[in-house]
Parts: sequence; C-alpha cells; structure tokens
Amino acid sequence: MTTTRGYHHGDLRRALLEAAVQAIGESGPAALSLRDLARRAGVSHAAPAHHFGDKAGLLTALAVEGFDLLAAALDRADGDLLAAGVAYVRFAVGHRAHFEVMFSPGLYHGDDPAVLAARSRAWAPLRSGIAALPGGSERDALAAWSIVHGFATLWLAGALPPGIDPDPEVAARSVIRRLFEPGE
Amino acid sequence: MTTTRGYHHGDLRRALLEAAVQAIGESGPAALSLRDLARRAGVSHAAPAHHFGDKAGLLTALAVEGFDLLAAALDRADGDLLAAGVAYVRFAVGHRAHFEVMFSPGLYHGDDPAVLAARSRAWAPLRSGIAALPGGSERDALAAWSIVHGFATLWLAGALPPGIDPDPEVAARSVIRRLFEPGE
DNA sequence: CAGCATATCTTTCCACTGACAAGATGTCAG
DNA sequence: CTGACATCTTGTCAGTGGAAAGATATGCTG
Repeated sequence: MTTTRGYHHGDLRRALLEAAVQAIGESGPAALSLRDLARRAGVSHAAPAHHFGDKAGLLTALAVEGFDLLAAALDRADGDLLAAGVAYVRFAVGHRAHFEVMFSPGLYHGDDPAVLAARSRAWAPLRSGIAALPGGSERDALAAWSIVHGFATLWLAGALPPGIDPDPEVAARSVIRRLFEPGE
Repeated sequence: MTTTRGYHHGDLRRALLEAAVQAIGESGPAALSLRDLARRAGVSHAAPAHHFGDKAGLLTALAVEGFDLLAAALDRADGDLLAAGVAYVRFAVGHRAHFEVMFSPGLYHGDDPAVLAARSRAWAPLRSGIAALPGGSERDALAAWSIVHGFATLWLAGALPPGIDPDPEVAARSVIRRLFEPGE
C-alpha cells in the first residue's frame, strides 16, 4: 500500500492502476468500472478522470505498463528463444489483467505514442533473438510469436482441452519445442 | 432450434444476433448495448430479454453460433491440416465478431452445455487431422492450434509488425508451413 | 513568510445502460 | 369464440461514464 504522503491521496494514479489490475483479475476488463476503482482507492468517482481523462485513458496506461513489463521479462531471457517463449506465457498467466487489456485494442487508445513505443520495445527482444539464429527469418519470428501468443491466449480463455499439463510453463515449453524439433 | 416463425417481429432472435454481429464489428464486444440492438431491430428495449435472458445470454448464443460456423469451416478442409489452419484464420478475420466473443469467456456463459458441445465439435476436426498424420501427437495438435490461434488473434489485434503480407491468408499459410518444414 | 497559480479532488448533474415488473398484443389450440 | 400462451411494450430503478463547476491542498514566486 502506498503511503498517504505528499498529495491529497499520495499517489492516486498508481493506486488506481493497481486497483484496476485487481478488479480486472476479479471480473475481467469488460466489467471494469471507474467508479468502483475510485471506491477502492477511497476517492470520489470523478477523481480518476483527472489522471487518465476517461476509461480508455486508464486502460491505455495499463497497456503501456504491461508492454514494458513484458519487454523486461523477455529481455531477461537474454537471447534464449525457448526461455523467451516460456517467459511470454509466464507473463500472460502471471499478469493476466495487463495481458488481456494489451491485446484488446478496442478497450484503449492503441495509436497512443506511448503504446506504440512500448509495444515495439516488447517486440524487439524476440526479433533480435530470431535474427541471431542461423537462418532465422521474419517468418520464424512470426511463427514463434504466434505460437506462444496463441498458447497463452487459449490457456487464459480456458479453451484448451482437458489432459494438458496443469503447469502452463511446462505445457508451453513442450509446445514451443515443437517449433525447433518437429520430428520428436 | 428455437427459431419460432411468424410472430410480431418475424424472427427477432435472428435479427438481434445479426444486429449484434454488426454492432460488435463497429465498436467491439465491450461497447455492445442491448438497447442499441433493440433499436436496430425496431423493437422496444426490453424485447431482447425475452429471447436471451440477459446480455451474457445473447453473447452465449453468439458464441455457440460461432463455434458451429468454425466447426463447419474446419470440416470443409477435410483432413488437410494446412487448409484447416488457413480456414481457422479466414474464419477469425471474416467473422471477427463471433471470434472475439468466442474467446472472451468473461462475456458469456462459458459453461453452458450448448457452448461446451459446440466447442468440442470445432476442436474435433483439428484433432482428427493430427491423429491421421504419421506420428501425430497431442503436442502437435496443441502446437498447431496455438500457432493458428495466435496468428489470428495478433492479426485482429493489429499487433503484428508492419511489413507483413496484407492478405492474412497468405501470411498465415507461410507461418503455418513453418510447423511442417522448419528448414526452409 | 505572504500571496497566487496550479494540480488535485469533490459535488452536482445528465444521458445512457441492464435488469426487473406489470401490462398490452398478437397467435394458436380447442 | 375463448382462453392459454408466447411475444412485445411501458414504466421504473440502481449503476455507470462523462462533463461542469466549485473546493482545497501544494508548490512557486516574490
């Protein structure tokens, strides 16, 4: 909890973003209510507007934060493509609220400069990891991104058939490896 | 099904579903309004409740319709996995409204029996196509589904980097092939 | 320290939404 | 014709997003 130090609230912006993550985790992005966030933060229902303009503005900030977190997680894989793929899935499962918003462009201002910049920051590590691979092509990068993104999305949607390994990282590792060793 | 014919409206249920597809195509599933659908269909704001109960009920019906459409499209590939993958992407792009709802489980009653049945109908063709492949495993099915679903989702989200083939089917075919011929 | 400009937050208001209840209307069986 | 029923309308309520205008704390300038 942030200290009630400094301004009226302390750091309302941060508090609202954290409340949003929690609320989305409970009921999904569609059911998000600005007034509910304001209640959670202990301020009036109009306070959020000052920081984010409107609901889409708040979700835009959340998307930027998400892309930055994702970029950091992928960077930590340090060129290891399999590790990066697993990190992608780990991020999606561990930061479900961010992830769901990030890839629901109808919810926020996708053409916001901050979003565009953060998005490309997240895309860079995967791209360079592919480029470092012998014979790595644009198509390989697209295939790698598609497979991890698809797996993560299906996992979050609960659309995967039963019988999958209950640990998303284990299941993801197996699926991603399929991209490198098709035979086995 | 329950398509009663020849009442006040004619077939309000159908009209509402089609209006929903159109409205979602314009503004996304989050901005969907039952009252707007009622206006589009020329009925009062409370008429939809009688057919679908509530908003989630309407989206449940839309999801079932979507899974059935998808199952039919995949069946038409007739065991050809590459064709099925392309058909998956074609469905997602061509029936964006259905697709977005289908994989947003927070929006509808995902545990509805009709949904479960339709979902497994859609999953069956891909599964059997994999099984028919020499050495086809559960992991292969998962990888195939992940890659097409991921590509379709990223395409719809507009998250793909520039420079991709503007025709989603062409780009998808190239990516999917990566699963079969990793070398080239 | 004093006074002011500004960022932050509150109060008030409006149009809209989803959901419910009760009544009206068309359709069909007998 | 009549009653039963599904269909649709009207009226209502709490909750929401957003705008406008006022209140208050904070930091800056002198």
